[in-house]
Amino acid sequence: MKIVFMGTPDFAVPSLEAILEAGHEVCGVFTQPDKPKNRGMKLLPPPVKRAAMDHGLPVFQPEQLRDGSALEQLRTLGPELIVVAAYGRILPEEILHLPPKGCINVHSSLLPRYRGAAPINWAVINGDRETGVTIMEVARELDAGDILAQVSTPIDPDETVESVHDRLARMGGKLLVQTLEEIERGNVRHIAQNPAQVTYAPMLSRALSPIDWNKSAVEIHNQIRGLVPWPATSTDIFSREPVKIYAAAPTETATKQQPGTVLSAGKDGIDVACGDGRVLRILELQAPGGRRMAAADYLRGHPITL
RNA sequence: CGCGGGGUAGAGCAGUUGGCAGCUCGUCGGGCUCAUAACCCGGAGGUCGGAGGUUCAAAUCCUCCCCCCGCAA
Repeated sequence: MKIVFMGTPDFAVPSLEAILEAGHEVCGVFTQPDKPKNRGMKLLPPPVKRAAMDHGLPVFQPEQLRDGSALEQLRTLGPELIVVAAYGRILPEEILHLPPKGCINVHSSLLPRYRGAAPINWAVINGDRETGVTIMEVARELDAGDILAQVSTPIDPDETVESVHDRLARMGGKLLVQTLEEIERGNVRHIAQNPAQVTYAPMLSRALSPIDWNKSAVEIHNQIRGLVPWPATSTDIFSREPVKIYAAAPTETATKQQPGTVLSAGKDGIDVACGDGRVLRILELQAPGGRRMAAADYLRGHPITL
């Protein structure tokens, strides 16, 4: 099938490569413009652009989708179908109607749960035991189109959003290819999203970082593993400046100490009392200006007096 | 030139009124102990990120470069 692919971050790359591997003709790749990022504000091409160029595909990076020129480029490319995967732009209606076989999207949640920008993170933060990927039609309303295919995966209570992300990205590519086959055969089923089950996964921000030690050990652990590596979770109970927490583990230990009290600090980690009377063990953290390190390493230069 | 923090022993950090290179952990040797990740004694381990400059004297002051981290999502 002749396809235009639209995507931007790492999550979209396996989908693009799966399409290519399945033998489809990708006649153009749309991705966000290179943006000044990182230290020094160096211009950085998005991951999908790098992947597209590695495969020698024509790349388009319009600043605007609604000024007509993007539509003109798409007409020239003449795709049968547009595949969107975390492109980061809302497609105008005229583009949605351009390809004869429509526009489909790879979304990293079990829709209708977690519509929006950060579905994987929120599934982990909320302690969900399951998530998945959905292939759906692109509709006018964000992430609201009919579901074409869906597959789920368990979330291990200890794994981080990074590992779930990578797994879902791979699964998304696979499911996408299967769905493309069904579309070609014309036997794809459309299932409308149940409005009663809709939830949203808003964009992450640094405001989510500070730990409220009055929460339970498991809740805090979910926050930590759901927000790595950005914006990460932080606390100021160890020093004046907040440190970022990158890894922790809830323990079976019970305590009557005030939430936020450091109970012990040694080579196995830093034990902190939580709101439910359980203890969370901090395993990996980062002081301001420093790099991520194991708790034991941190303690050598930042001793904690109990 | 986007803003800021940092680079000192294997690890993590102190140390800038310029004046012998420090701490904790680790490591090696010895001791104590029924025993130990505990404790005691001793030792090894550094081109202080790199290059230049100022100075009698630079980790410390000046210039340039390299690398790491945070902000900016």
